[in-house]
Amino acid sequence: MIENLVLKDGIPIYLQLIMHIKQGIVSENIKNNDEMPSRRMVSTMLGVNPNTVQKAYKILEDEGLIASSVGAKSYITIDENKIMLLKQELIEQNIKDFLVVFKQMGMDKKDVIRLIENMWENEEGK
Amino acid sequence: MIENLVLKDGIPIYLQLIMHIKQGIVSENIKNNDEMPSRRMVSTMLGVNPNTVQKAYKILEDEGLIASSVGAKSYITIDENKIMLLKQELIEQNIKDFLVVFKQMGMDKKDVIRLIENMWENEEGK
Amino acid sequence: MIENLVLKDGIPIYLQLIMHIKQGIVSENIKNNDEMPSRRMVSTMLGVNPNTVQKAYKILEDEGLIASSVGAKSYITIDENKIMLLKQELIEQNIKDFLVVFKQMGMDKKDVIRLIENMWENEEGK
Amino acid sequence: MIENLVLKDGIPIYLQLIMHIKQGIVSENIKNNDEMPSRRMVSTMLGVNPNTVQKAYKILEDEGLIASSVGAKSYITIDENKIMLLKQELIEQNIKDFLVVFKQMGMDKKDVIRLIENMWENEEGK
DNA sequence: GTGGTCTAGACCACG
DNA sequence: GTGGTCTAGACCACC
Repeated sequence: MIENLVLKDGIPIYLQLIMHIKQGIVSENIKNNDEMPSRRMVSTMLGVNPNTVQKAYKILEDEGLIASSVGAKSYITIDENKIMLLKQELIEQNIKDFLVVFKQMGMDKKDVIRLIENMWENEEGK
Repeated sequence: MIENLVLKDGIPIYLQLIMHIKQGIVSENIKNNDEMPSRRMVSTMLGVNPNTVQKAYKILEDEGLIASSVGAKSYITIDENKIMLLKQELIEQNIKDFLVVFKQMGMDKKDVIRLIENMWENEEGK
Repeated sequence: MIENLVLKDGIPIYLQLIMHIKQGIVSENIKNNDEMPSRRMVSTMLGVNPNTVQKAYKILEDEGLIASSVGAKSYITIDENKIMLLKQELIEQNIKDFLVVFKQMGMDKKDVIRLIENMWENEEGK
Repeated sequence: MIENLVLKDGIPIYLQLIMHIKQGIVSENIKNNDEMPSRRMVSTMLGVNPNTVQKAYKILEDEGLIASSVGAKSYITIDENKIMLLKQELIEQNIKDFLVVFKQMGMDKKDVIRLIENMWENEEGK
């Protein structure tokens, strides 16, 4: 789940981590009571400081999406209803952002859809 | 041109400004030798500090997209060839970024296209 | 009097102008009721904006060192007592600054005096 | 080393800091591989913003006089040869600047030397 | 704790 | 009015 994350410059790392995990949650690849990867594992996989991972986990915890107890693993503790709401919210926001960008670039609906068709396939092999 | 920009949290303002202006340039709504709005005007329109706008303009100037001289206005300085290159670059990067997000959320191509079809119309009236 | 001024970077021009004029006043090369060079002349001689010269003159005026009336020349209007005070103040401050710098560089009195002896002669020809 | 610095008005703080540190380096009170005080420490000692100190340190780093790495201390990185060159440069520039001022104030060599003799002793007790 | 960056506000020099 | 710079305060990532 974390292995797909490619960090971008300019956006705080802990925010990218939070967004990525939320996106994973709504994908239903991660289910309630699933175990979260350990902070240490994430930090070495991404090559970032453990503090930074801790910060992201802490925020997710404060939002009630994960639960952890000292010395123990973290688990996803969200119910199905909350997941649906989160999913709706994330999808809507991302699609909206997407449209804003391409409209600002002066493209119409047909152009955009054709681009998606093309590039979706091209990325398929990866 | 700047009036369409709605700032988001989490991403540095100056980066959002740079992206927005570049997107406007490739839309061909902004042409070579067009006058740029002054730093102060943009800063009051967006409710940010003039310095933040200055930083964005400075980077665009370093990239050769605009030209400034003290006491005078700033101008767009980009020819058609560079615009095409920039457009290609922006489209590719944005499509790629969004596809990563949508895939991470567990959506397939059909879902995304259907959502775009729907939301494109809904936003139309605005 | 203005012709000796060489502007340095990093210090506001109008401040350098003020200091230079004050130094000229205490040198007794400029006496009470002497005519000040016009703002325009100074601005062209130094290659700076007339506004900048105006700013310096305005401050000197506020301090009571020069007097000007619209459309007319400016004159030095300071009495001998004030000049003596100003002279004392400027000399003391400059010597102190000088000593601070060279002490911080770890030099002793003999070194400094020898340096002055040498460089004073070298500059003589200019 | 920083504790001797008394800030003056009119000259940018970061420039005063740079000059002061360079003067300390040539005095040989500061040696190669010496630890620099942290930005925060200097900023509280001088009562200025950490950012201003950061700017000075950044410039010194660009000039190759100090080396920094995030999360760790900063160190002086200058060899004896470079120190001698720097010393020569600083002395020459400072003497020249001060001589210009003293001459502009109408003082001759004897005046200046006598003043230095007097004031050097007076400051001695401090 | 460390160094580095982003945003904010005031000021400077110029047309 | 214009563009550019200096100082300030808060935040990020790292040790």
